[in-house]
Amino acid sequence: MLLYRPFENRLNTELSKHHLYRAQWSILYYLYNDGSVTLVELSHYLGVEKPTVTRTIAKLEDMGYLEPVPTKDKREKRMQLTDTGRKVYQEVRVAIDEFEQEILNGISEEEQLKGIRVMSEIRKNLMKGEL
Amino acid sequence: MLLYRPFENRLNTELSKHHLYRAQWSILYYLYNDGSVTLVELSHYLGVEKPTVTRTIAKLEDMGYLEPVPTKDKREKRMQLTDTGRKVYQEVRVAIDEFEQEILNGISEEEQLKGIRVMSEIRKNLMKGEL
DNA sequence: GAGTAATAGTTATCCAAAGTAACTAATTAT
DNA sequence: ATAATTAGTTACTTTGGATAACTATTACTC
Repeated sequence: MLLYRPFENRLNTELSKHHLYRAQWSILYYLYNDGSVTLVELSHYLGVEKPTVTRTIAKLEDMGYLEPVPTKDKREKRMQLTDTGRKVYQEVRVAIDEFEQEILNGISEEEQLKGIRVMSEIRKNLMKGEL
Repeated sequence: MLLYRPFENRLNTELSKHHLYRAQWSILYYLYNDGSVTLVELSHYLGVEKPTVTRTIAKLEDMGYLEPVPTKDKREKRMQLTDTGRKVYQEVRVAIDEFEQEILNGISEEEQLKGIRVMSEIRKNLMKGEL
């Protein structure tokens, strides 16, 4: 909570240099690491309603960063990164990595790992209450 | 990032039971622990611009949770919790405490402390880049 | 002490990013 | 074959952020 706003602010300024918004970035991130997703999968992953995903996806598609993958089930819209999308992701990734290094400054490797473990434990607990 | 949304969603549902929004809660929280603040102080603490604070404060004042404290400097608007505001804070606090206990389930006291330390270290690093 | 700087807050306006409700089209289950 | 479910969209609302331009007050400077 107390951590959130300053983090968000910094992330936003990093992203805005590349003309990206946070919601867009989170989708590029997921797609880069997981190949392709349907909107419903994204909405679960992001913890956000479907119309929210529809809108962000549409914008990313317009920008030429995403393209649909044909599927059997004609209801679903499965999306993947275009070459441009992948390139943009990689560029932004560099900036984000630097930024993350900066905010972890002075925290030992061991503590970082512990921190990550705690976070993912919290995440698990949060997920339990959802389904 | 990945932690944020599910946390936010849970927090929002807890708060909405008490007809509060996140931005409002963060101000009640700060005021309960720090007595009284000016809008500028709040805007620094929250990492948010002044007009944003003006709006939220105005709403909380309307709701009868906040009241102005007279000051020498006639420019500033220093605010504190009303009795109602304090009562509401305490009620909501109980719900938030339970929620926090729940998401920390299975994480040892020692790890929790380590986690908090890491967070506050990150926060310090984030603050450095601001001023 | 007059005049300029800076500071605190407000108003107006914009926009991102979430939500809900109601819908269509496609698929599954009965 | 029909009903129920699922994926996604459309239309609309709201929160909560940002900027720009402003007023009122206080602090600084010569």
